[in-house]
Amino acid sequence: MTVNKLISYFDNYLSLDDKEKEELTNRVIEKNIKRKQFILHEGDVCRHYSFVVSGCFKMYGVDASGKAHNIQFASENEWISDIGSFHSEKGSQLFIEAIEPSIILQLEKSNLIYLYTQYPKFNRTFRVIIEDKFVELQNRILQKISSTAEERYLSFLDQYPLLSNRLPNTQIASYLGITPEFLSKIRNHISQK
Amino acid sequence: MTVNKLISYFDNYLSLDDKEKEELTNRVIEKNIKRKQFILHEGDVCRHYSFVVSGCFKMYGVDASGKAHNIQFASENEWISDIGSFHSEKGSQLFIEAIEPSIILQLEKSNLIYLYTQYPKFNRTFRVIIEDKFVELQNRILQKISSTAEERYLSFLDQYPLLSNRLPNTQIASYLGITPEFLSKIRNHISQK
DNA sequence: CGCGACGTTGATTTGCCTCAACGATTGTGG
DNA sequence: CCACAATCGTTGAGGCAAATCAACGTCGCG
Repeated sequence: MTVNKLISYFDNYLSLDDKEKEELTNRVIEKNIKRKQFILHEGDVCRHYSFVVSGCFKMYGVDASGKAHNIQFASENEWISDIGSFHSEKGSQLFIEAIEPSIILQLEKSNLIYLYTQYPKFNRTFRVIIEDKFVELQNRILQKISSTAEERYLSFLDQYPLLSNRLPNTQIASYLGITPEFLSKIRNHISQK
Repeated sequence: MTVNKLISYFDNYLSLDDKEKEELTNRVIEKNIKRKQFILHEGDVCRHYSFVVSGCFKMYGVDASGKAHNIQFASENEWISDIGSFHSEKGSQLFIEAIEPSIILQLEKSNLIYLYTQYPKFNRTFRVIIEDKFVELQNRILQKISSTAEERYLSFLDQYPLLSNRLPNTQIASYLGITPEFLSKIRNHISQK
């Protein structure tokens, strides 16, 4: 049962009791997602929190000139969602696309709200999860403001060694906010040491 | 009573009942902060959530070459804290400094946890508050990755018209991740239209 | 097999920074 | 409340980090 992976994920925060496990299990939907398949498309409302059981996703926006900019990746044991669209129920400006064949567990808004109101533990746990994500984003902003591209690349390798092995460099470049050509030059420069 | 400003702030989320108001009131401490005074200094652990009743603060990091980089501002009816340091209880890498003479209400960690565990409403409300902040940060990352400095400046003026009136341009430049000189050139360029 | 995504290199351009200088504004201590 | 100091905003010359554009070989996939 893939839902066990989600249940043991919660053990990192506050472990669930049997009743909570059952409620959670009944409220998520398992989906198989092919490579290059979208689970969120620009203009659509984001209606789910998606928990990645296996595989990998990217979330990105497309600018006026048609270029894609990766905002975040999500692989095993991570949630992905456009939280802004999810809450406002307005059309998203983002895409979420599978980079690899993936299995996810989706939680719909009405079910999430049910869990929030019936079981305070979910409320607390999701608060902590998003606080951690917030801190991560804040560090990224600080880095983007104050470091060079080479420093940011090295720090990405350091922080996400598993991701950097399985992602093509084009995707990493987009996440760092640089062109693939320039990343190639950075890599060349680094290897000369 | 300045705490009324905090209580009516909560009305934007979930209104507090009398018991909750009383508990909150008993657990915040009011402080007067002078211009240029720090409420968090690099190396110290961030021990409070601070709610700004009046005045304005900046939170910033200092890079290897000694330059400051503003991560966020907080004025009336906003919380400011280094959430990472607050939770990990490790020394912060950031400063929080008053830009104007200010009045704040501080909530200590033990008191916040008390409110979280005794009153689910605080849990839910702070979850929503941080979700909103998360969305804001995410948009900022996307902008920083995909827009020019001029676009980001115009968008800042649009999004925070009140802040942009009361802040010196040097502070805005630091927030946007550019030099004051270059911001001046951008402003000159904009006014020629 | 053929096509599209990927990684690399080189030449050129550009957005933004650095350093320096100056007047205007603001804050503060006496 | 004034006078001085500090911060602020602006302009210009020159430099650097990173983008753009173009070309080419490789690899994996249908």
